[in-house]
Amino acid sequence: MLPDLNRLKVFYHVYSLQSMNMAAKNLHLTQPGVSQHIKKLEVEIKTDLFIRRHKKIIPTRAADQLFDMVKPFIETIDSKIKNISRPMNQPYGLLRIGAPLEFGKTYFPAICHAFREKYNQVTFKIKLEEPDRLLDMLNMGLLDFVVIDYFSAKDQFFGRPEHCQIDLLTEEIFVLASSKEYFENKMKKKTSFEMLVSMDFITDEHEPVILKHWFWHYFKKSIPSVNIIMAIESHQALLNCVRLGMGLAITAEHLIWNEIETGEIIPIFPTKKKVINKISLVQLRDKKPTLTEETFQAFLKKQIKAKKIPRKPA
Amino acid sequence: MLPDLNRLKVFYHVYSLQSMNMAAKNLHLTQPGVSQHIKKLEVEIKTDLFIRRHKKIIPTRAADQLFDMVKPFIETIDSKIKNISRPMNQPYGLLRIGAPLEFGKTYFPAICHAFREKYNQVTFKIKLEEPDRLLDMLNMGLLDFVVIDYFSAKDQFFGRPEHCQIDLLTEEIFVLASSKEYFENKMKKKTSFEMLVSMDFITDEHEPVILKHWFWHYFKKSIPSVNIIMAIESHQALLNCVRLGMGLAITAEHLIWNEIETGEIIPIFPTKKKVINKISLVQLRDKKPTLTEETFQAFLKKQIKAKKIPRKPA
DNA sequence: TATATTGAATAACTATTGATTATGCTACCT
DNA sequence: AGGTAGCATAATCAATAGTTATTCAATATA
Repeated sequence: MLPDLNRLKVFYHVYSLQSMNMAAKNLHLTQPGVSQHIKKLEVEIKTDLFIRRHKKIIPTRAADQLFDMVKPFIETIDSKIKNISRPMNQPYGLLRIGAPLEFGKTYFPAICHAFREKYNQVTFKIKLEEPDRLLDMLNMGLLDFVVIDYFSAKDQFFGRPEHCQIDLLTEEIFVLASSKEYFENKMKKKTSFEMLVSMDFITDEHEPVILKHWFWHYFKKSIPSVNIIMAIESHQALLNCVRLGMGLAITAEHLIWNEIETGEIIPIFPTKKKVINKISLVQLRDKKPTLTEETFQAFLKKQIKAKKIPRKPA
Repeated sequence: MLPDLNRLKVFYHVYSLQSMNMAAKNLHLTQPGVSQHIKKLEVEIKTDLFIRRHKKIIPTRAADQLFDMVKPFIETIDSKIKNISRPMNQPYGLLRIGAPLEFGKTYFPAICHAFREKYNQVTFKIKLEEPDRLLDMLNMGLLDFVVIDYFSAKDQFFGRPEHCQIDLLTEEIFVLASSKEYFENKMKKKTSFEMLVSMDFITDEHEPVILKHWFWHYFKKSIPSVNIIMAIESHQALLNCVRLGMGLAITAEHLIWNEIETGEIIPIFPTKKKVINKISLVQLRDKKPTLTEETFQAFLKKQIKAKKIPRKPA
């Protein structure tokens, strides 16, 4: 049975100083207190630790052994704990961050690289997943914080919002994109509900929900099913499909700014009120962020603001 | 400041089980008890260790770190302490033994070697010194037990006999040895006090005291000074000096049995009552010997008895 | 929608333990 | 002898650890 660990601390001092009196002073207690501690420890481990002699104590072999095993622990633990409770004033260590697939792929490499040029003690573990998976992992304590995107409608937020602190990082506009040819030939430039639901659609797999949301947003009607002719994991591929005129797909406006300018791709906005996708930083409300987390988050926000992500057209 | 170490034990269980309830059962306490321990630990190290959620607790990064540092200690200490308090049923480890120069040199190599053939986990550190130095080291806890020789007169025992447990191992007879030539030519075969004090003496350095004792034993007279013509550290050398007829020296009778038989060396006994040198095993009275010590001591006694050390002539 | 259940937090109480003072012991030193 | 230093012991008091009872919040279940 494990002895009272606090007595081991007392023992450590008594042994190192070879004196109960000294140990008492060191530990800010009185000599009888120390004496009793040692005695009880001896009873607990059923072994004598010191032979008591006039004005001195002689450690036994058992004491030698006990000291050898206790010493490294006692001597390191306080400094180590100081590092936990009062982390160094430099960010360091592993940051476990979750991010949406597109956003993470596009922006995190550059941002993390820039951050590490300033704080080279920080390492990253970036998890690219869907928002609800990320929120789950956040709730399990597997991630320090996550970046998620969710539509402006509040009910789309799957997590347990009451536990989460959400900071808006930036917004992007979701558009239904069509190639110029497709828009002119297949749709005859019409954007009515009836026309739209009969078209061909391309999604990047995981979220046909975004399509439904788009329709609901503009027409306040549920669509039971749409004609998804292709679901492909890569958003790059999805855009290529649109360019080829395979059909319609929802994407972020800023990803196709140039092609909208040149008129190669047509963004379809049935009404003025656009679908906004909010990209936000989410962390557990009742966990106070570490210095490293705070620093990175501030850096992230600054970068996004400075670089105007998503970029406005010139 | 070092936290209450016992709380670390509680923390260890809570973290490993990811549950306060389970930890409570494991530690034989109730759930609120564990809950309070963790809370106090968090205050002590000024860091949250768990985020409390419904029916589960989520360890923070700080908890991860704390666990990593506490785990090896907690997991090893109890097994290690078991080895201290209830040593294995096999003798093992280092035996630190003190022995008189002659006795140690002559008998310990063979005895230790034989012992190690049976118990190969035992190692030795043999200190060959004068009795009072050995007893000092015993009292300082630097030796586990010592073998010393002391004359039959009790007042020769220098140590603090009240602290020591003394077991007689064997006895040897001290003789004043002379070569046949020296005895016949220089001493004219006389062994009177007057004749003896005027002779040349050889000692093995450290103990002219033995000479004084010898005179006191046989003549009840103090000798202020004797003519020590040679003091040499090696007892072998001392005997050679005697053989060469340089003078008289005190030695153990059994070392010169053969030469006494052949008449080459004359043992001088002024009276019948011989000077007995007791070879004893001494250990601290209030230290209970370990299994290893006990085993070796028993072995030592058996060897000395079996081999009849010192050997009687055939 | 109510109800039960589970795991943790909190409060209040009690039993244990820890720390203190006072005292005694013993070897050692003048 | 008398004084002293270091530890042990006893008695007391304070602190704290552990208990029961209760509350709370999020699930699961009817």
